[in-house]
Amino acid sequence: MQEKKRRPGGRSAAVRDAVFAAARALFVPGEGLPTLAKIALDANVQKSTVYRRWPTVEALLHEAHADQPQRAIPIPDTGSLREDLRALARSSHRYLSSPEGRGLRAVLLNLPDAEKQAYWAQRYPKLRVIYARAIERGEITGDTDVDLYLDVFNASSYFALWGKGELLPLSRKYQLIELLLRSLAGGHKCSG
Amino acid sequence: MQEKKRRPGGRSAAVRDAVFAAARALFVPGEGLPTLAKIALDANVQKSTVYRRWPTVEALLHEAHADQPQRAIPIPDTGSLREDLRALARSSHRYLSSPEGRGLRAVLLNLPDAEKQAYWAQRYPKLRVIYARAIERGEITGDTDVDLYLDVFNASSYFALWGKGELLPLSRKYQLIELLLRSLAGGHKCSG
DNA sequence: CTTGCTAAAGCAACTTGGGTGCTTTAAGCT
DNA sequence: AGCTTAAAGCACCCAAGTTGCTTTAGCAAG
Repeated sequence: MQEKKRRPGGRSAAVRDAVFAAARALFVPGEGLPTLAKIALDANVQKSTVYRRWPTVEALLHEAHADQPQRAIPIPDTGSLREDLRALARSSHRYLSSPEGRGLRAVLLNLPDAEKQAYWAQRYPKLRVIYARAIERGEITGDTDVDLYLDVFNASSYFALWGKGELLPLSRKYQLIELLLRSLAGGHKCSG
Repeated sequence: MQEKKRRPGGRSAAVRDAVFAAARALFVPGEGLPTLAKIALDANVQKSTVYRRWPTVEALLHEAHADQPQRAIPIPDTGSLREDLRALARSSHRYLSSPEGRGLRAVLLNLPDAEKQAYWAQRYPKLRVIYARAIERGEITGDTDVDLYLDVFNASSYFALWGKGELLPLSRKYQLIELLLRSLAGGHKCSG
């Protein structure tokens, strides 16, 4: 039982790049995804070629985006959990407001479950660092359920967009941070 | 400038009911929305009729669902905020697991922004009662930002579904409730 | 570097599902 | 009962994804 031989180089690679470039160029976050036909046309490629290589336009856009050297949302390190979270809120807010950010989140929504989970699986470890540092500094206890706090933060941002159709105001995110900090403080300063 | 005369009775009403029934029957939360053509066929109605009355299949399903005497998620009243929230978590968890619940949330996601906001606008006042009672009982302070806490709760449930493609386990919801309660307690029991 | 195998691209249809112009039916009023 | 016209029916179109078959060229082996 031997592997099928792939042919990733030469023409295939050229097609890949052309399609990614066309997809990125055509994607306008404002409304709706570009059609397969339009992408194929702009890339000077047959639509069947695009169709057979990527299961859906969403998946294609996701890959096209991932292919770019992505300027990730930076993980802040200010020396204080509150300020780290506030900095993160600002940059993620800016990102979600930007065209490409609006793009990514629209694409993320329509991705198959497996790819969604993969996305967060690579994102969460980076975010955990913020709390890990706070634990090192002794700001919060070591047994803090970090992912729960990360969930709350992400969930609120994305739920506003997807569920309510509005961008969560930065001021609201700050309030959310205070809520989280109260909870973290409540864990060991108060009873239990 | 007089109003156009509507004709909601007779045939129109019959069509409406037939289409709603067909839409509900055809909708299987598992995967994808039923097509306009299929709904029209099952309702013994022309697709153009369906098309001209409802802007999208999502909107139709939403209306069809709303048309049903909906067994709303009950608002618990146990005498304690923690138990109220836990009861709410259980019923909402049961609802989101059920076929019709999975249906509603899939439809909700694809609704135009205005309708999303309308949905939550009618839902939030009901949920606020839980916190209002807690305030009356003196469990939490009157200046609590109730909607912030409601947001966190809803956001976490829906974000898990939409953003990560998984149903948030009930145990996780319980942990979330404890987080919220710590935060509420931290607000006035501790410093500030 | 030539040759052979075949993955991957090209091409040209088909299919499905939404959308639209025009016709026909019947709701609601007098 | 008769009239007006909203709303349903019908037939057709068009866009976009999908598929069968042909052609090109990547990549080893000789």
